[in-house]
Amino acid sequence: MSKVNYWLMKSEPNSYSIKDLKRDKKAFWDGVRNYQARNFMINDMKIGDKTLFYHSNSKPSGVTGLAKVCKKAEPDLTALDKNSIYYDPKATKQNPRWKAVTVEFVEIFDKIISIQELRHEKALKNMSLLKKGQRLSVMPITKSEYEHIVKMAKK
DNA sequence: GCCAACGTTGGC
DNA sequence: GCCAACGTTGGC
Repeated sequence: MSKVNYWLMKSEPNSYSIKDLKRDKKAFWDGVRNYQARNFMINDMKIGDKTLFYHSNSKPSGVTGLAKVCKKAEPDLTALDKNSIYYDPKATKQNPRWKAVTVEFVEIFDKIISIQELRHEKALKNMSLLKKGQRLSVMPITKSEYEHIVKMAKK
């Protein structure tokens, strides 16, 4: 068993929230249309990897719970669907262009750890989430960042 | 709703 | 392969 990787995955709660994931138990992480984020999912995410669930464009934005990867990346067929908001005219059946992992609900925090609180933590000051201009919707984090945020949630 | 930052597209 | 124009993200 190789080492667990740690991630942060963003979602806008009005499109898919941690509560939706709790209800659904599992979710195919479709709709990612950024190559860097996609490549993390294809190349680096493995079953059992742990991820923070982050609400973006929210009040407040922040980490709201935990999930884990339960299925490796598979073609994201919403790219082929003309009626989907994720439709990509360059995607084909032979080359769907986009792939996504499936994540499984782990827990929902009692409180949201807001981005302001994250910014206040010295231990997190190198976190890529907090860097200026950072827009990736799927990004790697370190084990210690992950554990630090989990600890904040349990306080 | 604004807008800075960044990614993508496409003409050349 | 450059780069201007355009689109998107996401905090504020």
